[in-house]
Amino acid sequence: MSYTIKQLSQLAGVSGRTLRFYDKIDLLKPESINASGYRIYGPKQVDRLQQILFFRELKFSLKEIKDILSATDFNLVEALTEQHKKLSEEKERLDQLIATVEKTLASQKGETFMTDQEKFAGFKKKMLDQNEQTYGKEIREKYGDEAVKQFNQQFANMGKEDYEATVVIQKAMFKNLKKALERNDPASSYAQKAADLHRQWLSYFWPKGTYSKKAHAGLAQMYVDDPRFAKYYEKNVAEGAAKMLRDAVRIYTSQS
Amino acid sequence: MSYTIKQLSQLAGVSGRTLRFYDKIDLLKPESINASGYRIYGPKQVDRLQQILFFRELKFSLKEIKDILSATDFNLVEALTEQHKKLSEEKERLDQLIATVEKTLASQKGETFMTDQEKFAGFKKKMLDQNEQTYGKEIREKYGDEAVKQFNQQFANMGKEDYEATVVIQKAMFKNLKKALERNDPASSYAQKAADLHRQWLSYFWPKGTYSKKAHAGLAQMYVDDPRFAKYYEKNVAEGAAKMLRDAVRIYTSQS
DNA sequence: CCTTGAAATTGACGTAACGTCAAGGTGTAG
DNA sequence: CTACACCTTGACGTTACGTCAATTTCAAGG
Repeated sequence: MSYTIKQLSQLAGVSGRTLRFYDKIDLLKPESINASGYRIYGPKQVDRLQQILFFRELKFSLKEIKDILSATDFNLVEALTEQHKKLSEEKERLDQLIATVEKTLASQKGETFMTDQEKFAGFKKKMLDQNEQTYGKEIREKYGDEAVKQFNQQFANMGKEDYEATVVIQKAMFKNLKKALERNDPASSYAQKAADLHRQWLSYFWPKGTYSKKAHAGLAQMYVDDPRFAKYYEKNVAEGAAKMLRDAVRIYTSQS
Repeated sequence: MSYTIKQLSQLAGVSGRTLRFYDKIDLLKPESINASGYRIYGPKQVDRLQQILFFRELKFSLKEIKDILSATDFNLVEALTEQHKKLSEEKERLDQLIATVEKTLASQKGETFMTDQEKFAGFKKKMLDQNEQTYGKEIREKYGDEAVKQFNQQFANMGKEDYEATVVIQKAMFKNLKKALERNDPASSYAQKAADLHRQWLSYFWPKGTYSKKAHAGLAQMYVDDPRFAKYYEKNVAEGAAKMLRDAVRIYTSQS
């Protein structure tokens, strides 16, 4: 079987320009050139092209591919190992970048948020009311009025950075919760991770030392009972998110 | 404070060429140009450059950066969100590539391995002897001679692809084991993952249905007792690897 | 046989973000 | 006055092709 440039290009899913370019840089020469100057490719070229495309996928440069395919004693394993290292480093860097973007996003959102005094004040008030209403009594019983006062000040005094941290943590929690929902398993590692992140998240709103498993489980239960919270979770994660979190937290708080 | 091109370039850690380029494309114009035609940069330019470099780090193109910095109403949050998506996709792709490289490496190593008939034969024999010696009796007792025969044939008949799979699995296991060793915790998720991978790995060598927690734990114990195995693990992971695996497997096999 | 449209050719410029000379002017310290 | 470091504006090189442009060839239909 022999192919014209277009036939081969369609066969391999590359452009004709690419094949001409590969010809020019001596990466893939046609088998022959007919009387009219047309490039004619044979099965050997098809194979070689496949290999070229494979290595190209792995982000080898065309020059490197040429070396790999030409030198008969080229150590493929070594080249692959090196490429693996490169790719891993690139991945590391990407992970870093993504983290930075996320931080910047959280920061930006936080800034917008903190700048907008009215909204922020409103949000804070809502949170405080909610907390007071739901946990005021229990905390008051357990730790006295002083703790409640401290508790209420906790969020009011939360700085921008802390707020940003809560955004990041909550986001991570949502992610895990989503995966847990897909598996529909509150005992799964995702669900348990979500429960743990939820505990961390809470630590920003609850004064130090006030965390208890009972309170944690109670709060999760409230997420299910209170339609405002349930709705918030449904919107940010998926249907049944509040229930999943509650179940996950139940398991989480019942352990060790 | 005003700076010449070199001063600014050193301050910001970029080349002079870069600053001239940014001038040319109207990304960063100097504050003024002195009588001799020198570019003079002021504090505003320093700030702007910082911002440019920040976004450049996040892999925005210079054109995009220009838009971000010029349009006053540019929605930064949106841009960041989009960038986050892009980066995540790139990461996904990279993960894929890395997996492919790893597979290719395993395959390549496997090929080298399978091609080298002598070594392969030697390895098989060693494995078979080892297995026969260590588990022959137990398996024979439990499943009879037929199982032993099957067991011995299992590895002998293992194809190239299966072999490659074992390489990949073992590598993943080593990785987790290493992390577990760093944390020195056989109950950690890394250690447990390693134990699970070890079970998977075993499935390639043990005939179907012969897996038992007891046998698994026993094998792990042998890794510690038999200096050849212990050494193998030390070489491929780190000191104490065999013991860590044994402890991890103990916990793994004692659960549920 | 002629026409026509698809497919082939080479050539040349464009892309992104600079690196790297080259040729020549400027500033300043000794 | 003379080095010598620093400044300027070109202009070409890099990577892996995309995208015209001008021209020639092939295969099918009228």
